[in-house]
Amino acid sequence: MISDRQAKERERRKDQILKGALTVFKEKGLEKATMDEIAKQADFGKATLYYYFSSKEEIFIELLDRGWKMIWESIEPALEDHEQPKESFMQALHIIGGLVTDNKTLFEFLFTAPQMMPGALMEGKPVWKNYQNKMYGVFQGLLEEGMAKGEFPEMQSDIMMRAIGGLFHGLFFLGHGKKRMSRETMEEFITSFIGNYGNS
Amino acid sequence: MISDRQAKERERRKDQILKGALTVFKEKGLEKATMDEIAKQADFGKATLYYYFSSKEEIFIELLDRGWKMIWESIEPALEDHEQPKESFMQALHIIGGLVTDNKTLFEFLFTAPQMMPGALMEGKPVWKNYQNKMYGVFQGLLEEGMAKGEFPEMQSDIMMRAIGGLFHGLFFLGHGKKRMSRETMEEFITSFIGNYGNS
DNA sequence: TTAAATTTCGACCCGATATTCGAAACATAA
DNA sequence: TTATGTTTCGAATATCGGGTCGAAATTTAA
Repeated sequence: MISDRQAKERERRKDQILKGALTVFKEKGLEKATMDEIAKQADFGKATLYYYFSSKEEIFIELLDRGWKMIWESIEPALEDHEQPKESFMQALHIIGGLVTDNKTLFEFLFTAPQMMPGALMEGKPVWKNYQNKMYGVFQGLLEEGMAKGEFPEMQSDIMMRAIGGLFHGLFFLGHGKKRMSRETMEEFITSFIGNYGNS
Repeated sequence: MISDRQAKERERRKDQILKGALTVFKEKGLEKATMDEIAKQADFGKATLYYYFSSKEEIFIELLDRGWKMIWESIEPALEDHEQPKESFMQALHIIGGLVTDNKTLFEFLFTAPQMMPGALMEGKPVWKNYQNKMYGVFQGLLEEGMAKGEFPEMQSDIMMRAIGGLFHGLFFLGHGKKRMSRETMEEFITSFIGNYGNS
């Protein structure tokens, strides 16, 4: 029998473990991260981690699931209005940019985690992948609708998606990270890029 | 006593091992790649790998060192002429784009390897990092000289570097890799981006 | 207070895999 | 041919680290 109070406490401990795991994963990657180190970081014994999670991979996956769910839920409202695709597009990017600057460690993890993942972890259509696909799908859809409405210049939407994804990633994560990227600067870059492509 | 003929033969075998290692590293990542598998791929016994290299990490590092050295030496000639920064810049990008399309596996490895590297491997200022830094430095220098000469619009060169790096990476490596990125398309994107930024 | 349920933990187990060893195969040169 | 150096390899070793266990600590509820 688990009381309401206990359930909340459990959640808090899971969070604590997840937070410790994030630190270690980000620093060492999935393979080099040891359960002992995660346990130390989270201030629990190793066996306790196994009381809350069934494996190292599960911790990793849960981190991704929660992260992408959070991203999706943050931008979803901005995506509902299909009347002004360009506006929705920019607004969503703006929101993500905000999340990223507030939460650099988490997002660096979310965006680079796929590279540390062996194929096995992708079995069973993981939750986070659904959110990611939904997000990319909507962005590309907005790009296409925007073109149809003349809000964007004509372009190959899939290639443009790659370009924008890379651009976004570069702005926020490349370089020595000394300087912070302001929302304004980001918006300026993307707008300029999208707005002017094809006009030259 | 090592004859000239023998030295060359040795090099050839190292290449053979490196080539096998690249295949495995690219598929499995640094940690999941096993020496047994690399040995099988390179068609040598496992112990032989240790005759030519002292550890798995050394193989990994050597791959990076040679790769970045190759990139640097390919673009260096194009970078010598400081009279036309924009021209040099575009030419260098063009060269790298060519290398990438001809050698996708290697470059995907070179550009994503940092993500699979535990911090320990970065000790001792590795050779490849020097080449990488030199390259980024020169690119940024060209951007700045180009601005001074009025060949580029005014911009923050470091941020622009990040943007172009990300854009480049996105164009070539993001997405499901179904479609190939042609040199023409890449050049069109970058030119358009650089050419139009700031004009809006 | 006390018994049951929940939570915590260090020590252990065990498979995977990097690295070493020593002997065999091969090449070279006298 | 034979002695010396070079290259190859499979078997043996050593280490590391994920996951388990059972006992102890703590909390809950009567």
